[in-house]
Parts: sequence; structure tokens; C-alpha cells
Amino acid sequence: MTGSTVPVTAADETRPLRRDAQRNRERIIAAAHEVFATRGFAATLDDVAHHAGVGVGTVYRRFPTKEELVAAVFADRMQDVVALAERALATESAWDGLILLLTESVRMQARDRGLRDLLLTVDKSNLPALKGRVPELATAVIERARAEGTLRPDFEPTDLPMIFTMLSEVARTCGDIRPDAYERYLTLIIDGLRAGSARGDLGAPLTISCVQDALTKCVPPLEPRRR
Amino acid sequence: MTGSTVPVTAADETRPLRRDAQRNRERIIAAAHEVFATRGFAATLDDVAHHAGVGVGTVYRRFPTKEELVAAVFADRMQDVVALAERALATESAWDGLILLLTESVRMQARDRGLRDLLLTVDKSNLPALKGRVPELATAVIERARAEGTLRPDFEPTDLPMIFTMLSEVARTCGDIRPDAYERYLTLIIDGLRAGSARGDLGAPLTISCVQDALTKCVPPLEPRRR
DNA sequence: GTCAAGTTGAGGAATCACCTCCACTTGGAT
DNA sequence: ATCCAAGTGGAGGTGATTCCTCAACTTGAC
Repeated sequence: MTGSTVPVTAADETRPLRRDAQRNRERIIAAAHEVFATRGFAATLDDVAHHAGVGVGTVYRRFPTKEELVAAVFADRMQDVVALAERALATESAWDGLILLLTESVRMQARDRGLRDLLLTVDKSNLPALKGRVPELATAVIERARAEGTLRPDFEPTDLPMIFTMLSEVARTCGDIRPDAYERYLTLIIDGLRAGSARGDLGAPLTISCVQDALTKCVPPLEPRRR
Repeated sequence: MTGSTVPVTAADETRPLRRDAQRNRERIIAAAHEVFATRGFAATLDDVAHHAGVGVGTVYRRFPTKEELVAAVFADRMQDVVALAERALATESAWDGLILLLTESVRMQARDRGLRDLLLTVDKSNLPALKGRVPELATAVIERARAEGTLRPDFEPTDLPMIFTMLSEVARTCGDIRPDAYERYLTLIIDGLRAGSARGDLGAPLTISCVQDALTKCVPPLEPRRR
């Protein structure tokens, strides 16, 4: 889907790519998807080039910055996330919607670390635009479940990225041997999320800016250091 | 405690250090404690030297490897952990013991990333010896709570390090702004740990070797790469 | 006063990511 | 068939970072 054959990046006057160049562009995107999936944004453009079987120069010519490559790679995947969030908001039971959102989005992140990095990327650059309405939808899913009385009342939307952080760390470290390990801890957390389980006091919720600051420390920077 | 004034590292015939050297040794250990507390094992010996106000050469002379320095720094701290685990095993209620162990050990790790790295270090080298009976004690605490019926029966000792991993990631990323952020998620997890909360199926527990493999990926290597 | 023990920190070596540049190849318009 | 703008490859320069040595110097203790 969204798979238009021609340039993606908006209103540029550029003439269509030569056939071989177009082929390479697609190879690069496919390779980048794979490489990002395992190494996340920490992957280098050199990595991508080797994986794609093209020279580094070619990658840099087509995608001068890692950010542009990321945008090209994840535009489609992001649509899947949007669709998921919409489905989650449309379930009959708000609790079921929340569980759907959690299990499926964490599963996606566990399988594709690049997607995780993108979801946890905070407003640097244009990438967040890719996320579209996802944040708002996710917040709505949480608030609906809270209103329904099935989710513990002290759970906040800012907790969602932190849960992603924790579980993706499990997925990263156990990934090679037990790709499903994160499910165990997701289940544990979900059991703590039910209104009926809430016995401890969660204390003050994290502010948005606190979470943003935290996220910058768990996603590799897209730009090289200092220049 | 354990604060003997002379060399720690076993039966070497070395004559006592000169007075200035002894002073420097102590400075180095104190500085290392601070530096490890914030950067964990990722801190470099150069860092430590600068912090201690001595030349790098001095650090390398006294502690040829980072491992030796770590051992010197954390011998005492580790005793605190052993004491905690013993207290946790001695509580009247097994559940209270488990909660004590969890809250206090995670708090220690949140305050001192070096301690975290050490606790999550897997048998490379001699470091695990420092941990003494901690692993066995922790296992006993968990099994006692399970037998008591207050801890969900599908929780396993191998889950403990993974919980440490998740929460220390929160502590690391939020540490500067909200050093207590991890408490929120610890509370959430504890609420999911009660036998009464267990509704989801945790699935197959992680094997010890799986956890060991995971842990190697979340502690910076003590030795430099390749040599 | 002597000198072994200790100190120092500049700097060499190794690694790594980033990215440019230019000699070479190729698609496609004519 | 010819031509050349577009495209390609990848060796290698740049700069950051870490590790650790070593030779000239300082100092404690006898």
C-alpha cells in the first residue's frame, strides 16, 4: 500500500529516475528495512549499502541523510500502526482495544527495531510527522479504557512509551534466542494494569517533557555527532 | 565494613604501598565509585583518572584492568546486597520479603548504575564471585513467596534479572529528571505479581542460559574489544 | 643523599562512522 | 550507432573515541 512507483518526498520537480537507478533505490529501501529491523537507527548507511549490494556513494546520492531513508522505509509500516490504533479505538470493549493496541504494537516493535526507534523518536526533524495521529489515538484508547473502569485510574498516556521502552529492551536482549520473551513481561504488566489489580500507588505521573527527554536517551541519534 | 586498609586482591607478596600511593589508590576508588555510579561499566579508566585528579598512568599502574578496579570498588556495596537478601529471606511474610528485595535492590541499582552492571554481569572473569550467595538467596526469596501462595505461581527466578533490566532502563533514561520514575513501573509490576492478579498466561519461562545471553547484551563489556 | 617506587600526560595505535570524490559505466534520447 | 547526462562504486580522508605505554620527572622512606 502507498506503494506509488515514483518519488515520494513531495513536490520536487525532479525528472523520473533512470531505470537502473530506480531499481537500486528499491533495493536500498528493502535492504534498509532489513538492516534497521535488526539494528535500529544505529545501523549505518554503509551497512545498508553493503546489504543492498550497492556502493556507499549510491546510498548517499539517493538518501543524503539517514532521516530521508528512514522516512522512505517506514511510511508504509507507519500506516499499519495508524490502522491498528484506529481498530483499537473502535472495539466494543475499551479494555479489549487497549490490549489489542498493546500486544500488537509491542509485537511489531519487537520484530522491527527500526519501527520501535521511529515510534520512540521525539520531535527532532520531520520524522514525527510520519506518525500522524498515532499519539492522539493511543491517548484516546487509554482514556477510553480508564473511563470504562477496566483500566486502573492512575495509568496515564505518558506511561505507554515507557512501557515500550521496557519491553523493547527485553526484545532486544532476548531477541536472538527467544523472540517472544517480551510477551511474558507484557502479560505481567497487563495483569498489573487492570483496575482490580491496582493496590500499589503509582505516585506522580511522568510529564510529557520528562518522557521526551527519556526517549532521546534510548533512540540512537539520526544525525552524526557534531559537524 | 570489609574496609581493610591493605591490598584486597588475595595472596600477593607485595610490600605495602608508599603513603602517597595509598592515598591515590583511595582517591581512585572513590572517584571510580562516582563515575561508575553514573556511567556504569561504560566509564573509561581515563574518566576515573580525571575524576580522581591523578594521571591515567597511575590508574593503570594500580588497576591494570577495569575488572580489578570494579572489584575494589564494589566489594563493600555487594555486602549490602547480600545483607538485604538475607533480610528479605528472614521476614515473617514471604511476600513482604519479596517486596523488600525488589524495592530495595532496584533502588540501589537506580542510584548506582555500576552496581546494576555488576549484578547483571554474567560469569565472565571473577566478578560473579563478588556476588556471593546473592543469586541463591534471591531464588529462595522467590520460591518462598510462591510456596506461600501470595506470588503468582508462574513467576520464576529467571524473571528477576529481566525485571532489573526493564526497570534499570527506566532509571537510566529518566534518571536525570525523575530519579524515582522507576518506582512507578515497579509498582505496576508488583501489582501484576500478586497471585490474585494473575489472569494472563505467562507462557514458558526463560531458561537460565537465555537470560545469561540477554544480560551480556545489556552490560558494557569490561575488556576492550579485540587485542 | 640516594634511589626505588611512584607519577604524569602527551601521544601512538586501533577502531569506527561519516561522507566525498572522481574515474568509470550505462540508459536512453536522437 | 553515437553521445553524454545520469548514475555508480568504493578507496580513502576526516574526525571522534578509547585504550594504554613510556620516558622524563617527582617524592617518600631509609
